[in-house]
Amino acid sequence: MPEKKIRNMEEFAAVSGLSRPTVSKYFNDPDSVRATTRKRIEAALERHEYRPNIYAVNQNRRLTKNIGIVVPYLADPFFAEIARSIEMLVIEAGFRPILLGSHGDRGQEIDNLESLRSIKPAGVLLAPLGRISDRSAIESFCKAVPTVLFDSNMEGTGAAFIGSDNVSFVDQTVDYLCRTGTPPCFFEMKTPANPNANKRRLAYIAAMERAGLDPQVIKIDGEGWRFEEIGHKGTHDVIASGGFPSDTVLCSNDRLAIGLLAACYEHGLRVGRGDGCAMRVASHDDHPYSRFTCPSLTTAAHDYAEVSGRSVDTLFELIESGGRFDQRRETLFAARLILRDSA
Amino acid sequence: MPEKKIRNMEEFAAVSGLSRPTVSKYFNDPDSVRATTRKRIEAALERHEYRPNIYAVNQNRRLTKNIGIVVPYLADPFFAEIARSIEMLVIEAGFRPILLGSHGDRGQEIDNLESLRSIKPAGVLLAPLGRISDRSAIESFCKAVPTVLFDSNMEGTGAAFIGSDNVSFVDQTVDYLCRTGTPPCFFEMKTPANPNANKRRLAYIAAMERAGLDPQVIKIDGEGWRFEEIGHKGTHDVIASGGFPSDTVLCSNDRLAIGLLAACYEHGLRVGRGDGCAMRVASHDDHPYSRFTCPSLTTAAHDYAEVSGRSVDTLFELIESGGRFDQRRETLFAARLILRDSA
DNA sequence: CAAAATATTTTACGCGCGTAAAATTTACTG
DNA sequence: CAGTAAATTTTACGCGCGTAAAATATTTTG
Repeated sequence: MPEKKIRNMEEFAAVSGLSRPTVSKYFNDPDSVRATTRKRIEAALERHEYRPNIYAVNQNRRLTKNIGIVVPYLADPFFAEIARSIEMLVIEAGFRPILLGSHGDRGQEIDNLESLRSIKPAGVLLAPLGRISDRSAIESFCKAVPTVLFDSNMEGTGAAFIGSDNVSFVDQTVDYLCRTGTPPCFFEMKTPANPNANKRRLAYIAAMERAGLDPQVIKIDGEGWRFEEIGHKGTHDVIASGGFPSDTVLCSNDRLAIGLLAACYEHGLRVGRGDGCAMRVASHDDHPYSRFTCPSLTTAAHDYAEVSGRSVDTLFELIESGGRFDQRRETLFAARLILRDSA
Repeated sequence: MPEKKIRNMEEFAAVSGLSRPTVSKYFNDPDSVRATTRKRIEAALERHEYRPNIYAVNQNRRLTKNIGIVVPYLADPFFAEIARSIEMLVIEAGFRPILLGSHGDRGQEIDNLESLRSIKPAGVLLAPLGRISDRSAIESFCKAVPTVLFDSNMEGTGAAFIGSDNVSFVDQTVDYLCRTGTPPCFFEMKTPANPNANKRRLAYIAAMERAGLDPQVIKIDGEGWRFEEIGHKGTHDVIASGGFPSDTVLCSNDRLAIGLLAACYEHGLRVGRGDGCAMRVASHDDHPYSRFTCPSLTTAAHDYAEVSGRSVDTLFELIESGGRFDQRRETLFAARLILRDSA
């Protein structure tokens, strides 16, 4: 059936025997037209491949159906996966996700927000870089666009924050490690990229003190988002200067732990909880690769599903409330301890 | 200076004392207006924050400035990095990259192309899933949109293909391994997701036969893109059923090798080239994590920069030629051997 | 310096669609 | 079945901008 090509909504309305605005209504919400009308449109749709011009649509709509998703580092499988999960929820809700990665770079983060602003999104889900973020730029963005922060909090910025409860992460790992062996020292970057790291350190200190133990924090050098490399080099440095103060090391996050484990391996330090092991290592995040480290990594897992689900729900609620909440919301989800071979 | 808000190009043209079309010309190409005119516009731009409405612009332009980038799996740091590199080149060229990941899913890949088609991109850089791709859908897309394939070839599809020379990868690893120890067996998935895997197997067999050696291919079970898990389980299975036919294993790709190394570690098999090592392992791709495996992984590296650079250049050339080349082009770049500790 | 050639700007029109208000149809009442 | 309320469709207008053709300014030529 060599039906002639449909060029615009006008022509499509003609072949379905309706007026263009009726068809327009249908595309905005198929249930907003009478059932018989809907059938006619859908019948025509099967014969006449037509899709509304996305630019013309968005030019006139008060609010686009675009949802921006910004994560600090797309090459980190952790963020890639959570972004993926959010994307799917956004699509299910009938919106169009636009995924952008900031590549650990302050300027890129601002560029991303700038770029999002120009496409007039209905809302944005933003996992900020953290410490190095241009705070005032992000704040001004959040004032202009309904924004929900996730993963990494910036106090007072955005209409809501959804994340994991760092205290819950650390309490569980510290408790487990203390119960089953030497109390851990804490391994982290000197200048962490992300506020979660600070919360984790504080939670570690608090947990240790609560147990009447002496907290020991090891801070290693390094800038940026190449955490494995930083953890690797930092571990070499620590070992070179006398070793860890405890045979049990709790890493701030899994990517540091991956570097640490590689360095331990190179030094012939056997990691694990069995006989003949020189040390135990645990961490936080349940990074996708933490199952495949040597040994596999004992860690505290985020509740991916809850964080992404609640983030999306909150954003849609925000959008429906006209872009404002009476009060900023913060939601934290507890961690789940994953026991593997490293501790 | 509380300048009144500029709402559209008309108003902006007014405050700069020009007609709107002149301003329009400027935004399409700043050099297309007289120098004095340009100065006036840029002066006004500093006082009056204004940016053309992206939807209105793209509605009327013959060709948008959008460039689609599709990779098979964004949660794989290898693709995340190459995508990043391509993104930057696209931005430098004054275009707008739209990055999409197919999540190892045939349907998602088609959705991505569908979604790209609706934004009428000037061109698309596509790294197809490979075997499981919906070939006819991709072909029909390539006919409608100027498309350059990269990483994974599909014979005859797209105007060009840019990738790495699998023969060069395998020749180098096989040669090195044979020179320095026992000739390798080849470790791969039974039904590889990606045509590169087939090329690598054939290259391995050819290289071994050329050297008068007996090729040994080990094919493990597993579907999908969770290569580490597949390599891990596959290795356990191989070990349980008597072990590898050679003490030297060449993996089809680094992600399989990561799983293999984890499994070897669990079995207490020491990997490396030193004394007391039970086996050697090498691989292909130089995955970002291959520096941090235990032991660090000897592998053949892609020339990221060349592949991404040439892909982008080729696409722009394609766009300038009106979306067609007289003849389909294929460009392959050689690998670089990276010696680490595993072999 | 006038006229022709060229570069630049303006006029005029249309792109494809959203949406308020008006007109019409359908559903519901008694 | 007439009459009214509610749901639906149509009329009419405008969004913000690209672009060909016409008008004007600038540069070059003789």
